[in-house]
Amino acid sequence: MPKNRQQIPREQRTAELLAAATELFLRNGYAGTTIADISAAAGVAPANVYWYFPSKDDVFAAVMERMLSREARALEHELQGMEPLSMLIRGLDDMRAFRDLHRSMHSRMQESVAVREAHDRFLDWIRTTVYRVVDDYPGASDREMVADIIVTLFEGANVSDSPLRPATVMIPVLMDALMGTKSKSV
Amino acid sequence: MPKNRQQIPREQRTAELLAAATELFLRNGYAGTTIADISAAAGVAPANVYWYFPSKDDVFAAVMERMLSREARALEHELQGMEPLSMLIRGLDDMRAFRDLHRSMHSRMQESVAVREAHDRFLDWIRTTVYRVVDDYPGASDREMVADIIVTLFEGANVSDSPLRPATVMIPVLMDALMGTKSKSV
DNA sequence: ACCTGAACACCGTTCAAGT
DNA sequence: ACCTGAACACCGTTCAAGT
Repeated sequence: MPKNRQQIPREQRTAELLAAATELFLRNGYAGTTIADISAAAGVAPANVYWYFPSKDDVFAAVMERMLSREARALEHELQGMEPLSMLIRGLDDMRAFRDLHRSMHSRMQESVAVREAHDRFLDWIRTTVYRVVDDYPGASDREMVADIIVTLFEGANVSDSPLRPATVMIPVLMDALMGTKSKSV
Repeated sequence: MPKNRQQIPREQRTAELLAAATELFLRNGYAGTTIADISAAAGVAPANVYWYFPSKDDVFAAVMERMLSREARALEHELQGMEPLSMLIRGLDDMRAFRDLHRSMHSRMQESVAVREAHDRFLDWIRTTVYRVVDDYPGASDREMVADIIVTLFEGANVSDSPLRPATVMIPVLMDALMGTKSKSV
């Protein structure tokens, strides 16, 4: 007969599951991580995961949201008072660490609203940061257009792993070209 | 006892399978299409698909390659003598019809070389077409950089379905900004 | 060489039954 | 409320056996 009734508060168990899931997703990718893997790493039976999350996609979405908020918080603390462009570049650069999971979000967000919401949260963060950058330039023109372009470029750079320049290289070039200031060194 | 030995040449059966797979992938997506679906649509048993293709990913890759070459051929015929930018825009616009499958390529190309090759073929087509566009501008500067940016932007625009402008809107803006000619109407 | 039915492997998810 | 083992559902893939 199984050991049951482990007196662990709900939030702690959730946190354990998320921590285990984060590590596994990062190491083995979305498809390479099973619910059984996650539950085993957290010391529970597979079925028990469904007591805390409705589905694998929801675990995944929660993991991604957690990652983003941590990254955003870290950046705010670390780069206080730095110019917006540096912060943007730094954020995008850090996010390259989970490009693989970024790709998986795209394939899952069709079917899971949770994943879609997590993904949108990523784009919102980037868009907001881009706005700050744009407002920093003197001749700021079409804010929305520039933001769309940068966000889209980031998506493309992260998703494709053909021999293309990383977004962090292309974005400063683009900024200068679009905003018509600074170096103009295309 | 099953009907066997259907005297159909290998190429015809392959073509039937590909035609069936194309339609199903377009309608139901990669994950929504099973080998059983494809084989049924072609009138054979599921296992028989593996006589012609090593795996589902290889069927998928073949479908995508077929689509691209048809599209490219159609464009060459249809837009003969047109300016390169129109052709690029038109090609990218047509490709939006299978954005969903484009996304699936990204998630599968990690594990399947065939899918990766098919995907690279797409990017090659775009890159080549972008080169033509760049060479069309008088003050052509960094050809490679511009191509990278456009290709990446296309990837991003196709892959994300958040409320972003389509690549076909952003690209002309970018071209003008990067090449420093024409309207400059950012 | 081409085709089949049956079985295997894997995994997300459900559920009745425990504490 | 929380946890479990067992079973279900689905699907890509394999394989021995047909023609």
